[in-house]
Amino acid sequence: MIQYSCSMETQNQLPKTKRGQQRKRDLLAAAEHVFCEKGFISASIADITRQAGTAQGTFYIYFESKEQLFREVMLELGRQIRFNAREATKGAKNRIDAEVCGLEAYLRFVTERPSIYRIVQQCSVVDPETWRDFYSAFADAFEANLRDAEKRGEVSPGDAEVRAWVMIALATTLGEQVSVGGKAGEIDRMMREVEAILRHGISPVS
Amino acid sequence: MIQYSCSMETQNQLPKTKRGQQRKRDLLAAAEHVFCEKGFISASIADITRQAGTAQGTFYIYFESKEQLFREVMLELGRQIRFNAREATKGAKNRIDAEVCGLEAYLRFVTERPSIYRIVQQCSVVDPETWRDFYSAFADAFEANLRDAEKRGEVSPGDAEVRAWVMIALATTLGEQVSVGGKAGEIDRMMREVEAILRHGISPVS
DNA sequence: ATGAAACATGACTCATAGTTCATGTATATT
DNA sequence: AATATACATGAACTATGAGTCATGTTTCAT
Repeated sequence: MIQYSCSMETQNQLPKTKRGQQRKRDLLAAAEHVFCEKGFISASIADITRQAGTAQGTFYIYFESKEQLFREVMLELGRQIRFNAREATKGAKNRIDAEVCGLEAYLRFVTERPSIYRIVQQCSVVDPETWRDFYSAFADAFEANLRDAEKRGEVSPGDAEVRAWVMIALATTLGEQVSVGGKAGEIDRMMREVEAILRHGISPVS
Repeated sequence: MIQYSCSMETQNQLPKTKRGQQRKRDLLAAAEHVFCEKGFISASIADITRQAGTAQGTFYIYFESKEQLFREVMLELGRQIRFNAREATKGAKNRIDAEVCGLEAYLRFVTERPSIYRIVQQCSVVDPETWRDFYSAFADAFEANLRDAEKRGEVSPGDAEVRAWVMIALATTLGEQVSVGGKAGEIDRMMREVEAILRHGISPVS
């Protein structure tokens, strides 16, 4: 189960007592579980509070609505995915290595915790605005990295923005295959082929 | 607006009078519109019948539930996307050309009719089973095409299944950008870069 | 033309689930 | 210890919308 941080990144005020903070974390963790199991649509507040072991009314002490709850869960997942990627690409020697490592790390991450993928997948439908923010956070990072790498000669000259979309495309679709498509055992195979495509596509020595 | 065919591909019995067939087509077209505008979750049967110009009860003459309606809309969209792709790739000289043409045609198609993308996007959340069917229909076709092309030497040896996922990844993510991400004007740019990546990645002469 | 089957209607029923609230308990500060 | 604030409760309220049905109207084969 995720360790929720009751973050202060958002304007959502942190509960003022230890107990309150724990309750909010409980509710976020329960929400992740229930959203994953039943999907946002058929997940009810009652399901979530039952899973969290609280009364229904308690929910509204911490969240304004089911949508806001979803938003906070997404923020937390984004944070975790970024952290995971940062760790995984720390030792990479160049951009292509970093992209390959990062993608593989993401695939392993969503394999271990399929709920991450399931919830992210629901976001574009449940809350398009949050989805745009989530998406552009990643797209911007990919693009900046690729642009820098281009300057350093680590990738061939090209359209960094489109390349960023391609990287997101791979993460999204392959993430789906490994997390909910039953292809968790084939990450190595995927990465072999993806690396081949990437290398011969964007490496400076073609 | 889509021309719905009230198809017989499914077991859903065709209405027996001309009027009935027209009504069902009206409801399917209205559903496409409303699902796109409001999303499956907040689209009500009342919204759909209002848009179609019928009474609420009429809905249940033709569909068992909102979910079944969605399924039929998806079947129709799948048919149309396949038809569009088939037409677009008719004149292609080899597989890489065909993939490039097919992808570009898809992007232009969803640009003209963003509701297609929006509804497909909702499918994995609304009806995972239909999504699997929809997805594998495309994945299988891509894979078979790539395998044949490999035999004919039109693409380098490689993992056709993973390559198929990559093609779907591109269609999905770029489709999102052009249909709901406001990047409709940049299809040429996208295709230039994607073609470059594909060519140097899977063309036999690297 | 006529009767039977198909279709159309929209007010109504009913279940679900989001949200509120009055009352009670824990926490923390003095 | 006392007081204020924060938190917890769950029954009750309410809105929404899915699905039904009794009563009509249209279609179409004979």
